[in-house]
Amino acid sequence: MVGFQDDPGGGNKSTLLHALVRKLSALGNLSREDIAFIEATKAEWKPFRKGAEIVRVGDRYKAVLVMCEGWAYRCHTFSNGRRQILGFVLPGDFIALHVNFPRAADHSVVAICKSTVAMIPFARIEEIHRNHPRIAAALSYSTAEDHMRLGAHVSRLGRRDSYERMAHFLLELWDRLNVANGAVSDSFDLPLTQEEIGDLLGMTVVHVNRTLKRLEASGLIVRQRRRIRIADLAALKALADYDSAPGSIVVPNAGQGIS
Amino acid sequence: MVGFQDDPGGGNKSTLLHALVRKLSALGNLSREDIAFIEATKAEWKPFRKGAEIVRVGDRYKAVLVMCEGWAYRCHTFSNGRRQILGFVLPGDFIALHVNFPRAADHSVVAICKSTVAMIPFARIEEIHRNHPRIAAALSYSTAEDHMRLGAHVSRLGRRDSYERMAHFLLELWDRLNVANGAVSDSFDLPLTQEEIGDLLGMTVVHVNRTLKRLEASGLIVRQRRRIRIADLAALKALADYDSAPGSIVVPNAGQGIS
DNA sequence: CGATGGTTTGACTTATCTCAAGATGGGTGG
DNA sequence: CCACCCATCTTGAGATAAGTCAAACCATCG
Repeated sequence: MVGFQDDPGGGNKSTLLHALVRKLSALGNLSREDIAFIEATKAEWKPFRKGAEIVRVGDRYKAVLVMCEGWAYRCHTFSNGRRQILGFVLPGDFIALHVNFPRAADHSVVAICKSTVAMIPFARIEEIHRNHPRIAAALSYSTAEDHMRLGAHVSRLGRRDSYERMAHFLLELWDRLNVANGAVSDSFDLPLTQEEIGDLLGMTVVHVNRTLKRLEASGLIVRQRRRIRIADLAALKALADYDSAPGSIVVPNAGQGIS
Repeated sequence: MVGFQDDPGGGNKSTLLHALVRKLSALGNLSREDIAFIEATKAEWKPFRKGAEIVRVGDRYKAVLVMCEGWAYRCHTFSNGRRQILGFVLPGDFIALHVNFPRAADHSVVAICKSTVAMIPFARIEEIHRNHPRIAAALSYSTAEDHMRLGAHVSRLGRRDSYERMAHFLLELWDRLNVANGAVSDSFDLPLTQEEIGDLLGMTVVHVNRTLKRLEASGLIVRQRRRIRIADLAALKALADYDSAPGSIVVPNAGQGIS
């Protein structure tokens, strides 16, 4: 389980980029050298408390950010106070990956629990693009995956009812966590409040609750505090019309398939 | 008006990339040379009939695609037959922009009217990245904009009711068309059926119709056949909580501001 | 001028929200 | 170590936005 708990997470520097390495390895065939190069990255490691804004709307990015430990959510806030969560950032995910053009954040990124973020200088990424084509390709994959995930989210919100949405969301999260952990389990911890889930799926806390209970009553999932167990994978997938292939990316010899 | 009509659009090769040049110029300061380089691009120009699939789910991209004339929509189709439109592709937009990794489409792209698409060899884009840094930066901007637009769409679907959604969508389209046309007008043609708008905004044709009429009855817009006139910009923006800055991208000396 | 696809309208059903009140549970200070 | 407190979760009842079904209308085009 890649740490999302509120534990100290004071892992020594050398392990902080493991989640990133695991993810990139799943996206492309990295050589031993490539991996060493990533691990040798010099970065500023910044800790964030639960609820802290890692990125604020309008902030000008000054580095490439990688989530090392912890979870965060990306979020739009409306002038009427409502908010829409665009997605969650898990260990190994880029919070911001871009080079060669100035950019300011159009959404904030907020830590869900105690987290550690690596701030990697742009120059390092540029070096990857110049001299490490396999890593560069994996970065492109990663960006493309983020884009596709956002597209999947649009479909979730636009054309699925709350029941299907919830099922779809749980499946996506489960898939991502399996990749992050490098192993497949039938259950996972969900360190999110029902309000956060509601802000992601565009529904009320009340309705999130009822929907979750309905899924449980139907025997599709089992909940034990904030842990979810997938009780009937096939039924869940059928319900959500879920396609475990995040779709689309043709990975020649990637890590073990997801489910 | 950059042609979206069903007119022949048989523009000679040299003008087909104008929309792209205009858009990229708006995103970054291109030199005379840069522009000449883009215009000298050798591409295969492919015509599509209304309703034709420009990209089919699962297709392997073999080139970078640019919409030259016409409109298209990106779309997910569900196994139950429903569909979700992810967004529209306007003249000058990339249909697919990626290099250095194999990729298959996770959504289809369908021509809304007679269209012309440029298929640009990957090598040309790689050359841009090697030798034309300003163009490369503009391409990155463009990709980032697409991503932000998708995020805005998520917010539209998740936390706005149908009335706000429609207002927000019309404003976004209006902004984009103003950029594409290089001029600001208070009205624009909307070559979309209400069903397509519904599939974009996650609502029924019936409800699209009622919503549109409500906007009109309130004096926010005026409709004359498929032409929309923004009758009360301030009210529309307030209603939609619309931020005309697609946000976020810091463009040093870009073309004239949008609105 | 009749087909055809798109738009408009009405009447009824349903999913989801709102408001409001309890229940739970884990964390903190005494 | 206990008791209290706050955030979170649960549940109920009534209100409303949006969906469904069905029919009429309208415009465009062969």
